[in-house]
Amino acid sequence: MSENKNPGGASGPRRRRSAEVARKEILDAAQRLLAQGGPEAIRLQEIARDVGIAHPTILHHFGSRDGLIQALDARAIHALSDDVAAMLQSEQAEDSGIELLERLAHTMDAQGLARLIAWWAMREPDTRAPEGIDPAALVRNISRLICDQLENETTRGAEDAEAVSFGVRLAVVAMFGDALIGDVMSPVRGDERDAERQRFHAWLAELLVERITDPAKNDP
Amino acid sequence: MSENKNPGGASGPRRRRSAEVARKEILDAAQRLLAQGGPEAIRLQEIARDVGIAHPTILHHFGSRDGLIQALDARAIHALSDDVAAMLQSEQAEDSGIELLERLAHTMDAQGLARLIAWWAMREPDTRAPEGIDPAALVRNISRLICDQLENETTRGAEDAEAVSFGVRLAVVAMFGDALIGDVMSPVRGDERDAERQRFHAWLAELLVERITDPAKNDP
DNA sequence: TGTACTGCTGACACTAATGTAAACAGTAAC
DNA sequence: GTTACTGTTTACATTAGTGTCAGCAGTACA
Repeated sequence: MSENKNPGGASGPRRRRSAEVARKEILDAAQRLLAQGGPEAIRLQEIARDVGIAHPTILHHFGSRDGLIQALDARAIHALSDDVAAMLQSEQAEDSGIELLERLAHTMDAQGLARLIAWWAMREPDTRAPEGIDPAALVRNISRLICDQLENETTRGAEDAEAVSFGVRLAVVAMFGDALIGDVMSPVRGDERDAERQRFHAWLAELLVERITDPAKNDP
Repeated sequence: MSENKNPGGASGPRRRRSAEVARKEILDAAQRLLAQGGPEAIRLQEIARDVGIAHPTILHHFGSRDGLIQALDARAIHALSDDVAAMLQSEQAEDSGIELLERLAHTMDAQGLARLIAWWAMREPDTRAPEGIDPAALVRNISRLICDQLENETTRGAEDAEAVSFGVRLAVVAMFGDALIGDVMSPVRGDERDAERQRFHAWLAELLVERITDPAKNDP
């Protein structure tokens, strides 16, 4: 990234991408900048410099800064949804709770997806869904998918449905929060931190599997 | 709030506050705006309009926009720290886990503290601690305080220290995430949502108390 | 009542970021 | 090659947001 030698617009030999590739490169750069420097780092000029193009090119592809942000949101939501869908398909045994949680954590961590979602949640009140997508409904559907999946696996009664829903909600909310402020919450510094985080995830996965697969615990 | 009749600066009878009160009113407005409209809503002009003053007054009290933000961070960290400290002092029985979690959730929710912390976490890489405070160390100390407290209460061995630490981390991280994206994750709409959230917190509290106060479960 | 202190304001300078328009330049089709 | 299409750029307009400065105006204290 950023091995271009023409800062502030590319004035050398002009590289021409397909619209699809251009959009992807721009979105990647924007997401990277958001992950690195926070919301205020998403500026057309900086994104353009990172990609190696002039900033009006971004406006050409996305119409406006707001259009870029909506596209960013839409892509993040689709990525999350696809990831969870793939997760559900490759799911069979009950002890795969650790893998499920680990993959969820990775999705949140990778590419700064958690930060993108957090930023989206912050702007929530006055932001509308991008092009016919209702993110809230989508996330709810994902939750419901997982709930159904778990219900089929363990053939439990309807009175435990909320407990299962709570388990899913805890997993998502905790991995989301951990991706954002996990580093600060960890008492460990340096190299050992990754290992500790993984132990934390394993601990939580065990906790969840134990609680969800043992219905007796849900109504003491 | 905002019942002033002089938009764009106060051109009527000039109200004079003490420096302390002025700072508080400005910080309150800034935090409220952050909670409502996200990071990009924190603009000097808008904050000034909300308080009913002219925007240079903010610069007079905080030096710069960055100074205002640092003061905002510092206040949030102190609020969180004070809250947890008070929580620890009023702590005696082990079944108070629900109250503890509920208060933690309230602290995160109220005044949009979770959003402020999330915003801070996003800017983390290039932001320094405000006036001699290391937020990371402070949060770590809070965690350690809670761990010590719990250890004294239940007189457990050192091998369970990490499990306790994980429990605390899960509580904080989950309540933080829940404050940010809990509404989206909840399948319930409308009035029933608050009740469902409270049930979720109770469910999690029970889960944590059970796991932490029963050392046998930590090493299966 | 006058004097000092300081919170506060209006007007302005400056910078930076978004957005616009017209023209340039790859690329493929004919 | 010539043409059409469209990704891309340079130059400019516009706006908005931060910061500066000199002076105004509460308030307390003598």
